[in-house]
Amino acid sequence: MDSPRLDRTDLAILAELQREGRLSNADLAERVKLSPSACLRRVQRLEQTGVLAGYTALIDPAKLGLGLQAFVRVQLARHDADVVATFTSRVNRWDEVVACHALTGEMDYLLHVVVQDLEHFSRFLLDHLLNASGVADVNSSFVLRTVKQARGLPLGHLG
Amino acid sequence: MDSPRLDRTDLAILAELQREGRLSNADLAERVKLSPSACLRRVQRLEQTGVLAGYTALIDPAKLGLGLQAFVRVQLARHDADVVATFTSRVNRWDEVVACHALTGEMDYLLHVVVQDLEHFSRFLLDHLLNASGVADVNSSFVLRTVKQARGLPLGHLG
DNA sequence: GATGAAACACACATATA
DNA sequence: TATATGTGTGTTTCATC
Repeated sequence: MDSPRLDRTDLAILAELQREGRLSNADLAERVKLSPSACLRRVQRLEQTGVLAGYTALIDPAKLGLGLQAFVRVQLARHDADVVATFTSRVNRWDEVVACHALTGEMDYLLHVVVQDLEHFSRFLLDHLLNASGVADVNSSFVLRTVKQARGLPLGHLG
Repeated sequence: MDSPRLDRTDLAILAELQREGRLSNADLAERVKLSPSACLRRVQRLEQTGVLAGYTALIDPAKLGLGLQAFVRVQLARHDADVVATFTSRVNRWDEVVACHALTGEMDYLLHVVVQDLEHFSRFLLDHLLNASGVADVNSSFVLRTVKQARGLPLGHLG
């Protein structure tokens, strides 16, 4: 699981799989100019070393009725280990929270929340977040428009 | 491309493909208790209607040397159509910005930025963001720890 | 269910460093 | 020497009709 050096071919493989996660090994090999077996070996190595952490389907939230997204800034009252542990474990249990980061600056945590509508968000806020112990302050901003949603990471600056 | 009704089986298909994007149709069919052909028909319909927008590989940023993430709040000086259009088109060109949302509240835009290190971030800030016309204020918070990163959307509350 | 195409697991010779 | 590649073979599994 230690860090392997990645050459341009590895980066090309990652870029292609990031763009099209269900590419067949044969097509992938052709695009990165490798034989299928050599290509498969590299992909398996990337998977084993954890560089390739998995694959996922991209789903349109609006088409599912998940029409409201919000970013919620959370401050904790204290930062004892147990307060933090309790909060983060709850965050991990709340399905509506698709991402949560601890940040520098005045906001302690930034939560990315995906819900159906304002009523659903209100329930999440009142029943879960504001009800959680140790939460000192909460500040919500709703997503008006998603200007950009890249498919994965910027690989252009590497190699 | 109009909105199709989704039953529990469709949601189960989406959940499985979100969890494991390269599931074979045979395995997927077994997990959602369908015949392979019926399952394939549903998946193709979900793809055609845009509910399934694509597939992607999940890559570990740290293992690639992308060790620093930041959330950058941006305020524009004005909100003329052309100022906004210029800004959003630039955001879409900057590879380091993996996501950008227009938000309610005091911050106009929230940018999720992924870079190699502080020096790379500094270059992004000075050369690109602060250099962009119409940007009135910028406020950066760095990611100390990613507490949660869900694989996709919360599907449990639907159906 | 049938069939044509992949994936996958080997072996081995070659090339590159 | 050690590592990665290309080719080739065969078997298994899959997508698709």
